[in-house]
Amino acid sequence: MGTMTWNQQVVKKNNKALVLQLVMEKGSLSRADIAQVSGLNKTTVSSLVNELLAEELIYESGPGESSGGRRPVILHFNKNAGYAIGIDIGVNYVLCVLTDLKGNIVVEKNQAVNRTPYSTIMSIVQTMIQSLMEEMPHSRYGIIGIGIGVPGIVNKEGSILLAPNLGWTNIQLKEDLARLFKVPVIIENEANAGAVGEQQFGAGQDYQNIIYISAGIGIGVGIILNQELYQGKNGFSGEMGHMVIDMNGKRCNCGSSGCWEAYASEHALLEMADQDVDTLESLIQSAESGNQVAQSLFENIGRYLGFGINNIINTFNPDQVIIGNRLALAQEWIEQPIQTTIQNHTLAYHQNEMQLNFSKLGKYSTALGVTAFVVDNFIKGEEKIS
Amino acid sequence: MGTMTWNQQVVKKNNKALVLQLVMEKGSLSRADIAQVSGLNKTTVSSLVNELLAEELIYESGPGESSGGRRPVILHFNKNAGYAIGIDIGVNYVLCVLTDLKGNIVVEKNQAVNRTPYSTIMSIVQTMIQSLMEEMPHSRYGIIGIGIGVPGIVNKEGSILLAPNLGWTNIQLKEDLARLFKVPVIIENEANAGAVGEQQFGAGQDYQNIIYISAGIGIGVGIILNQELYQGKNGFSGEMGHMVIDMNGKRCNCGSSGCWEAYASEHALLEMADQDVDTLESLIQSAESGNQVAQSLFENIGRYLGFGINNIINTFNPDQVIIGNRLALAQEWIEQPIQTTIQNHTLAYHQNEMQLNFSKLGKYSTALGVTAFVVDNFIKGEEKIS
DNA sequence: CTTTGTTTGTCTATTGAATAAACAAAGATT
DNA sequence: AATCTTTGTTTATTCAATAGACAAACAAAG
Repeated sequence: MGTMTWNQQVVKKNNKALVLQLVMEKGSLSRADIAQVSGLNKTTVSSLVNELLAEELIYESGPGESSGGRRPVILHFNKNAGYAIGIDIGVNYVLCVLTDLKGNIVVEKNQAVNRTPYSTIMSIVQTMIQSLMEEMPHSRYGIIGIGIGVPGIVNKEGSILLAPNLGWTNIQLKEDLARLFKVPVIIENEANAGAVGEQQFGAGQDYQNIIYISAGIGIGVGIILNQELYQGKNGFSGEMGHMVIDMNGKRCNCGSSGCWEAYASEHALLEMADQDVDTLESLIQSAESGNQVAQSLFENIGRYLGFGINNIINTFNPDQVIIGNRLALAQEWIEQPIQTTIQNHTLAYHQNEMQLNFSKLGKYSTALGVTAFVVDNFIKGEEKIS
Repeated sequence: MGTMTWNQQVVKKNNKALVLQLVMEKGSLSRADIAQVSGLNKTTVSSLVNELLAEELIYESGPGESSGGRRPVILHFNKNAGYAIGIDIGVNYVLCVLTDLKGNIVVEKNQAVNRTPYSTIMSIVQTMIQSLMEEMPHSRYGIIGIGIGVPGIVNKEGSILLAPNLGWTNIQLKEDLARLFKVPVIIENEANAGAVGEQQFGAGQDYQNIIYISAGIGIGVGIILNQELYQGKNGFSGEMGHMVIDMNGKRCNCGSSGCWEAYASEHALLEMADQDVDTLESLIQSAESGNQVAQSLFENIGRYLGFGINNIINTFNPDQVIIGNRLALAQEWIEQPIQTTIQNHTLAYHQNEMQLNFSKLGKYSTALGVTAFVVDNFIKGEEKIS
């Protein structure tokens, strides 16, 4: 079980995946280039490339520039070999995207919702998927899978154990959708998905160890270590919103007290604000129009975020911390206080070269993250077909 | 570089390592057993076993029990094929062990020290190594390497950047020793080493994701995820002693304030105690003889430890948390308050099946941890020789 | 325009690993 | 004594990577 055995098929599969990955990343290169950067023999590369051509995962274009000899045949990744569906289920919206294999959004649907019983959301999701499938261009592999991000605790088997803000417990969304659409379905926690999204398509593309902070109503964290999502024993990692940053602090609705998200979330922000301000957007507008109260509110939130990030840096020594979800909208107002807090509290060695960035994908982090899962699965599982 | 290519040699190396690992773990089994549990072909196993026999890493003993057919030849791991040296450099001691390849201590030396300039420690270490080598039994491979655990920040290249309690900065201990003894040398942070020690030989043998808390003068944390030590970008991970658990808390000598180790370390304990009590041991004795003040001191320390552990659980969703180093001596007095704090603060889902244990190796965690590194390196690098 | 050298990609033969099948050895069961 | 089981080896086969030869396509120098 735990013991993995190795054989030639594994070697081939991995080398093929390596070749494909190189074509995906570099965009366009020749067989000779692949042989050089991968260290594989020219013959091996040629053979693997030919298989990938037959599977239509890559294609050849006209000859490229000669560098003093025969002109190379340029290879490209066929990003339209299939399409992935990514769905972000939020507290008051469902966002649905159809992407090609490089994560480009082809079709997009966004629907506001006000109540979130499972049956309601399920039928919305179902309709959206069907309509996306109708608009999908023709392709060799069609829909390669559906990925879903939810604000809640998801175990490794894909069951949604608890999504407090949706009022869900023990939901088998994965099985329900797989039965309906007969494609692979992946369910992930919204923060984990966001982390993968930023890693693959957003701000984190050049980093190995990334901590993605999803700062919304609550705070969740997606942890990418050595390029791979870390999920913990049961898949519950990253519930850092309930990390205690003030032992004697105020009560959190999780039952504990002094939790990070009781201070540094959108919920906390609105709680601190005047009664009449009821959205993050309006507070940002206030700050932009010079309202000092709003500005200092953001400064506080930034400071609070900074404390948690200090803990993250001391714990993980990451390459990069990315701040995403709703509060990233307030980047202009919170970035400086966060940086200041880190400088005042974090060990100098740890600050070294650590990047603090904000989400590049904005509201798409989660949806694109789950499509990344789907694409990854497809690429890695593909070889079974040939 | 980042791109790893695969070939038959890699396959063989991994399968051979797998076979060896099975023999190491199960203690004694036949070729047929290996074939069955590994899924490898009988022929493949036979061939790999024969190579391992030639390398004297395993040996055959007389035939075992028949289960209705020919009696199997039983294989054993040759734990005496070589020996590893593990050294734990503390603030007031140097502990040195010589172990066989299964981590059994063969010879042990412990020396108290009162001042810690590098030159002093270096000459002590050197003498101890030499004397260990003289007492070492004869073996095929002799000394396979030296591992050293230090209370400080070690980068991935093995340079000791900062060891505040020793007064060291930028020490090249690894190179100095490698030059002297011409064997592989590994330097690790004391908490990381302790984590690996407990994982391989101690309390953590059956767990995948282990967080080892080294609670001594300060607090350091060793992080093992998916069976592998996580070191972070530069090797600085696990400095959780400086995780903030009280934003408005007391000053820490790191420059920040509210750090976990300002509340939950041995240093913090002694600070809270009466002026005349100056060792952990005497405080434990007080508590055992019924002194209520001492008992409530430990209760507080336990509570404070619990807050940090709460953060750890919510962050990592680990299989197991191990408490080691000095404060583990007070297990009897701190275990219950820790458990209570966790129960009161940590999300129910995360507590699920999570194990809280205390160090099994006691003062040997770090020393055995670094020998585990050495042995691991030896086993995995061994195939080059054949 | 010819010659030379270079780069690209394929073809052919070889190597090295895992594997399947046959087989021999050793023992249990009837 | 005959038969079945289990263990481990021998033999032949398969499959992927590789080295080396080679052909095609091109640049640069004479």
